[in-house]
Amino acid sequence: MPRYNPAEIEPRWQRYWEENATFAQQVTAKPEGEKLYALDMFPYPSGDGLHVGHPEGYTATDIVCRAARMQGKAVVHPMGFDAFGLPAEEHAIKTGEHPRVQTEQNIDTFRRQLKSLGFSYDWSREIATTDVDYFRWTQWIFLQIFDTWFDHEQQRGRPIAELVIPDDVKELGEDFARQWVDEQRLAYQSDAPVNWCPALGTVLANEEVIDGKSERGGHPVERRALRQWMMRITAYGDRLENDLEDLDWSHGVKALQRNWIGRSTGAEVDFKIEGREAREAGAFPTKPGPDFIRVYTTRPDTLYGATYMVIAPEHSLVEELTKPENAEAVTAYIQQAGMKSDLDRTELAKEKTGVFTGSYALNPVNGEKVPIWIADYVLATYGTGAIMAVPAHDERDFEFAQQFNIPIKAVVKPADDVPAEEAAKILAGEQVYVAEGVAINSGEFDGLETAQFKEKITESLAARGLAKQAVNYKLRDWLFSRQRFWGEPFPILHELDDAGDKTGHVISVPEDQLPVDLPHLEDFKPHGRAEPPLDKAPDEWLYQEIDGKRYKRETNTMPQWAGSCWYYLRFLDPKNDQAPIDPEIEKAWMPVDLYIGGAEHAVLHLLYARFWHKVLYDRGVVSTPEPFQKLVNQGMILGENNEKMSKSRGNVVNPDDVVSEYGADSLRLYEMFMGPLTDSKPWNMEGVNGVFNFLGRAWRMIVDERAEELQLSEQLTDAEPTEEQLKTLHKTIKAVSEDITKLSFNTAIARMMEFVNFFTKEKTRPRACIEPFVLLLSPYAPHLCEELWYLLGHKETLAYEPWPQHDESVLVESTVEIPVQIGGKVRAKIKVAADADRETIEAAAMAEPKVQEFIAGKNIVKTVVVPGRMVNIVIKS
RNA sequence: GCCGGAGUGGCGGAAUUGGCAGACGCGCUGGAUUCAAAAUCCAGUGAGGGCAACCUCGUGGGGGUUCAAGUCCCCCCUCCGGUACCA
Repeated sequence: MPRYNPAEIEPRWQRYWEENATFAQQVTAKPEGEKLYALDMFPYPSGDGLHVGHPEGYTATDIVCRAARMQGKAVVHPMGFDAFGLPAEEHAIKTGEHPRVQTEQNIDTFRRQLKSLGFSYDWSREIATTDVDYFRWTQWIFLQIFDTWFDHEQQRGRPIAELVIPDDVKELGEDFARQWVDEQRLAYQSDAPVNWCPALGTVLANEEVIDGKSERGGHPVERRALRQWMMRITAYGDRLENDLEDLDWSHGVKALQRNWIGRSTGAEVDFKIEGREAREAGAFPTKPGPDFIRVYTTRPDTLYGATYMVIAPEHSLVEELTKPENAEAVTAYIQQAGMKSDLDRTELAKEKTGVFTGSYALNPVNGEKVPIWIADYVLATYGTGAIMAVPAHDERDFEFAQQFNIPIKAVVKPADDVPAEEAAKILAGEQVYVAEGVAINSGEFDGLETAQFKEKITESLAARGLAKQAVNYKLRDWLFSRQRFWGEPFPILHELDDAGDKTGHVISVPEDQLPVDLPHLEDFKPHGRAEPPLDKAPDEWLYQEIDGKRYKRETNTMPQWAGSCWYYLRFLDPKNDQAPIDPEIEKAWMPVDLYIGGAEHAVLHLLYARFWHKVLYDRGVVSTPEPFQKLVNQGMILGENNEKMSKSRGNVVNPDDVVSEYGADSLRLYEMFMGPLTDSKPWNMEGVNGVFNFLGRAWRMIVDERAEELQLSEQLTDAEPTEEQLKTLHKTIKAVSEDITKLSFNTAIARMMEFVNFFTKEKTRPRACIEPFVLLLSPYAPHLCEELWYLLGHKETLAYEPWPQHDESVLVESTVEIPVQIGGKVRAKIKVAADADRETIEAAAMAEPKVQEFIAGKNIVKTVVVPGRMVNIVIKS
């Protein structure tokens, strides 16, 4: 009984594809035919194995790729592994086994699972970010970034060699100049706080800290400043934002990125501290100097309403501005603020807190004295770390002013559509008004619109050297180092003095000495010092002597993001040992034409990868300004109960189980049939059974299931198709082909089900209809279709058979049935020639007895006829 | 709070971008086949009313535009995702 048996068919075809290297793609500088680079976000190979969420996006790209090959395109469709990560390191700490061991086991599992689903990956391109041959080039790219500074005038990154050191810097000596240069690099060092856990003797990642305690063991965690590597992604803020425009990405993801970059325009304004030296008119200085506090504001038009100032607790002027009589309160406040985590400072802070310094500043527009406060609602890391507070027109300032009884002065007249009662409250300083409007109480500027006022006031202050236009970003520089073992080592050496201490000079490891591999460690247990684990490395690894100078290797490692920032390039040329990618190949194959993955990477991964890409673009390594032309985020697959799948909920579906029960084709087909790719949707095992039945029906449409031996159904003939059969075929070809370009796989499958429903009922099934159908279905259910194709007498894989073309002329209907509405309700249907004109259709409608019945005794107001569509008779009773 | 996405039968979802709401699948009901079951095949299946032909209502709620609204406009509600004192 030759039933549809995926367990037998699928492994056989998987072997065939592997043995014949069916999907290996020659990637050369001159692709044959149009190129298609379709990329999946490569997975982190966790110990849990593949999740049913993975194959959703993977099947989508696979369908696109399989169809594209049949359409004659040159297709690159690779897969690899983002394999550095915390779990493997934790396992290593526990067991003493090298994290590489477990990582490779996990990769083996993932690879096996992926292969069992029949994806048409070119496995000869497989890479893992943990491969030494791979991270050699991750290190190389780091060195490019390290060797780049950002020229703000030209808005691009340039080699350090082209950086001109200003004379005033040069005068300060070689050491200082060198330090200055280092400060300009896109990869630079800085002190940044980390989560140090003394009990565990290690630094923890943010996600390992819960409520100020370590996730493991619940030990206290302190924030401690540590020397770190940073990447100057903020320099590329404008380009990262502007270049989104031309990308074929969803509106939502673009908005997410814009929001994350958070560009705002406004002004920097200097407020003189009371009793200090005034400034002579001139250019706005780069630094405010000791006599001024610099603030950033997006609303310089509200300057007349600034009734106090706030500096962040970490602001450099805190000590200086604090009067002796306020010192005690200030010290207490700062200590308290320092103990709060970032979270406490935001989420919990319903009530505003702050403390007066005792000092005043002078409002530059009117010379009024404004008190200077310290409050933690002002962030040290944004803008200048200080603000002018305008309580009448800013919600936070309003809350604070109410709390501390600070005057609230309205300087923007509420718009006309604000109710009079509210407007009165606003003018009286009893309610906050943040919208734009017309200036009041602003001296000579009264009556100006917000936008105009902003410009005027900035100009006016700029003329006195007290302000300039300024741009700010929410985006922060990227904290690029991790205190971990299982990551890429930095190709950086620190110069040591005679005493063995770091001099502060760093040099890059010469290119020909890459890669810097990870050292051998006896075990992976924390060493208890607040230094990275690599500090445990043997001296041979740790120390180097070059030209008589001793150096110590950088012992931080790179974050997991690093490897995924450029893997899409390496896939095109994975074995190249001269360069990360051959420039000719890069030119021919980039950008990625279709990139599919989870929405969880909509911000960070995509922003980081775009940033690296832009640096590589500036440095001439790549030829396109953007890496991913089209991006699609698949929706989440939920459990049967409509909740997120998770171990704790016990609703996780394992793809292996689905494959063994129904086969890979059914899993693929089901995931595509569930609903639109981008939607979240719940899993339903009955649904898998449904598509499995469909595949069985397709099988029986072609194969005689009742015969003893495997043979084609007797209903399958070489007869000429009937007109109706041809129509069904071409309708299906058209719909399925169009749906693939729209990534609307669920509807394509529905059309193919209709095809099978139709032909199952046909007594004869012409080969001329059935064979194209097998090709149409093959991207979705490749194993079944290869088998059917073979049974139909073809000896070669169908992977490169020409894609069926539909014939529009077959689809033209001679007559159409259209509805006749009376008063907007369908009352009858008429058959008319497809190309009938209005008059003919109207006459036909009027002649219909049903219509007559309905319009009897009524006035016809008008008749709307849409040829080929419908008739609507509007009546009045 | 803000930003993004979504609300259509018992369920997952279709609907040519303003033109017959509910394609396709699941589930359910009935029938054929069978000693029986599984599998398979056929038919029905938005709700309410009617013996029927048919009628009325119906796309989260309320208003509006239109000959015609799931689709466009205004207001509101709910759910999901992201984000959170960014001056």
